[in-house]
Amino acid sequence: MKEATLKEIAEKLGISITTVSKALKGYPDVSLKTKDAVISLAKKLNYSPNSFAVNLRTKESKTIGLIIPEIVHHFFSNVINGIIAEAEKNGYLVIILQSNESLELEKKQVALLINKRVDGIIISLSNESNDDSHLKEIIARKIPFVQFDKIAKLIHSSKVVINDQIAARNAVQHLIDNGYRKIAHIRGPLNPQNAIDRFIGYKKALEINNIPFDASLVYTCEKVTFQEGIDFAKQIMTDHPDVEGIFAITDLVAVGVLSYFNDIGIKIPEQVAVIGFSNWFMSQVLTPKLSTVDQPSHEMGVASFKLLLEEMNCHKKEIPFTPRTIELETKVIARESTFKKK
Amino acid sequence: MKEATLKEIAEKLGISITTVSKALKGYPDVSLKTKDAVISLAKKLNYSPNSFAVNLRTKESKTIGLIIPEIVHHFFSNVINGIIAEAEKNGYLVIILQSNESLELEKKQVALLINKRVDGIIISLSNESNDDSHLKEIIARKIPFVQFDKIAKLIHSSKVVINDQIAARNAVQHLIDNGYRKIAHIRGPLNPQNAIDRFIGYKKALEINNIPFDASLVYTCEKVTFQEGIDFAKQIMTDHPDVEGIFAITDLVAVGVLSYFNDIGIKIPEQVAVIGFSNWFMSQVLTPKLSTVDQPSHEMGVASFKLLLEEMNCHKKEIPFTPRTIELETKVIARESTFKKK
DNA sequence: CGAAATACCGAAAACGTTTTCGATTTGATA
DNA sequence: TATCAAATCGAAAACGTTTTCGGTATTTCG
Repeated sequence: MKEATLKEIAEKLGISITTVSKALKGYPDVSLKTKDAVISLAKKLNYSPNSFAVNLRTKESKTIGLIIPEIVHHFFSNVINGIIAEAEKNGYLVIILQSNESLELEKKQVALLINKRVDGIIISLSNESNDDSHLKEIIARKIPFVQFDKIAKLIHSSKVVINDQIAARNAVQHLIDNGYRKIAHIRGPLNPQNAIDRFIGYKKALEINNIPFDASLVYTCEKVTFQEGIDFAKQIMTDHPDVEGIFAITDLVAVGVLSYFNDIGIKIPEQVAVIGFSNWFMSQVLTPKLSTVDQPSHEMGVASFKLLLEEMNCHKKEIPFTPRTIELETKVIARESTFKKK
Repeated sequence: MKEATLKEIAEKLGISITTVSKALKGYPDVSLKTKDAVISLAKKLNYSPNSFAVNLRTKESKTIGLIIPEIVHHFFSNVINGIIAEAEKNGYLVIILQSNESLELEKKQVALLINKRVDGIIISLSNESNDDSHLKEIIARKIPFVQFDKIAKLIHSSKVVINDQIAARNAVQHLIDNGYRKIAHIRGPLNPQNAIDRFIGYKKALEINNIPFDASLVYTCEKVTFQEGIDFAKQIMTDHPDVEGIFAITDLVAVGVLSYFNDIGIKIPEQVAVIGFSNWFMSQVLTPKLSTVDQPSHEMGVASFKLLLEEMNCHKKEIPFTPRTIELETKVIARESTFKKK
């Protein structure tokens, strides 16, 4: 009761391994008679090609690697969803690794994937990542490679992103349009490009509306957690009791803010309006319902894999591929936490 | 600029492939001098063994497959987290597939993983799964195999579960202890073992407290969604305006209930108390904060991989392995949505 | 010094597939 | 009938590694 091989089938049928292989793969130079015999015996023996041998021979494994900072995250789990769905549709499997926002781990994992000889790599960088060497290694090895969301701008690879500057600007503009002018920003860490861009978007919105920028209204998350939302909300109310609105780098932090305000009885949005980012599922069931910026996470996953697939196909046929960047649309979702000021 | 191989190193050093291989793998029968030469050249050439060839030769890929019904799910993404963390720690990578609660997909994916010759498989069944043939196939092929959470009781494999009956009984007992006696249950679909067990637990709790069971108080989800929570909440209030408590199969559904009650102004828990299941992150930030049953999701992942690893090690050494079942502890998390009745 | 033990090395098979290229057979055509 | 094309098949190399087994060369010891 062991695995059937081409050799076994060949011997039982008294023909060569070559012919069996060709019959199963639909080569034209095998007679209908032997072809039928091979196919039926293969089915009977429950034959399936040994993928280890196929990998070795064809030098591809139909497997890609995916590195993300954090799986338990509404945004990322949605992206994963999009990637593995699209991958499976195209006959690829996905190995998932989690960097836990650690650059060191991220580097190890890139090395791991290179060693495993995956056909391609998709990555969203950790917050710590301010070093490109591991990404350059991927490029140097000519491994098809796509970055999404948290990217290294200077690495010449395909990318799938949103326009964080404009998205953030729109979020802040929404607050301003609804009558809130003294707006604090709880920003992300200093490294990630998207935290930087959202911060720039925040400043631009102020500028456009002739609101002077006040650096003391900007608070910087280290870990981007729920707890930081709570802590900064408290801090903000101490530093700026007259604050009118808060724009948080992501919904998780905004929820922390909401949670704190609810607990101590600060009315949202009457006293302070709050807007988040990413449109986590949770945001629509809170009290008050949280305004946010919708980020097409599933589509980002799908687009990322499609780009990677293009590059993998070129790579296989040895035709050159020029990396592309896809920018997906976002939109402000207005809910209760930013209702128009009376 | 292609990949270095043993052959290349051997030729450059004027020795045999065998010796190079042995030097790199620390065999005792190679002199220190040649060993050093090999190792330093290997490092210089950035050599790493071709895993395709290693897989073929050793018949293992250090890769396992994981099939779950739904990634975008607080419980499952936490389990994934536990599994890939533990796997990586032990030198294994994880291919993740999502069955989307479809039996058909689940079967295809099992076949896929078998074909890929993964070293082991971990699975949580889809709600549709009432057919065992694909699982029997795994067993028949002697592939190390662990089921968790949503399991097929009759399949003889290792399992990681909670005691759903007792956990559900405790949840309902908590409601009763706090003064709620007319309790509705929004249960899961008919197939999954854990939905069945939680329903049994619900009935047992009533029985213990001499509360007659009323089948009209039981509502059955098809898809176990937020929307179903909303719909059933509405239905329950129509059918049983005097209901005092609701026990929902999972937090997502409970949140739907909460959301509906909040919207139409039904006070929780004053008019109706609500308890969920699984302790999603979201449940602690709602208004009111949702009582629930904590399920150690991360630990389930870790335990699942550990069991699988044990079996994989036995499998490799061809020593027999007896499947085990690990039952993890749960506990009721009392929050605002079930405060003691006055 | 001779024999036995030890240290070091390499040939070769094996894993199972894919694919090239040539060989043989068959049938058709002139 | 001789020739040529088409149809059908198989030998063999190749992918890169691991491991067994035997062969030298060197050392050790009586």
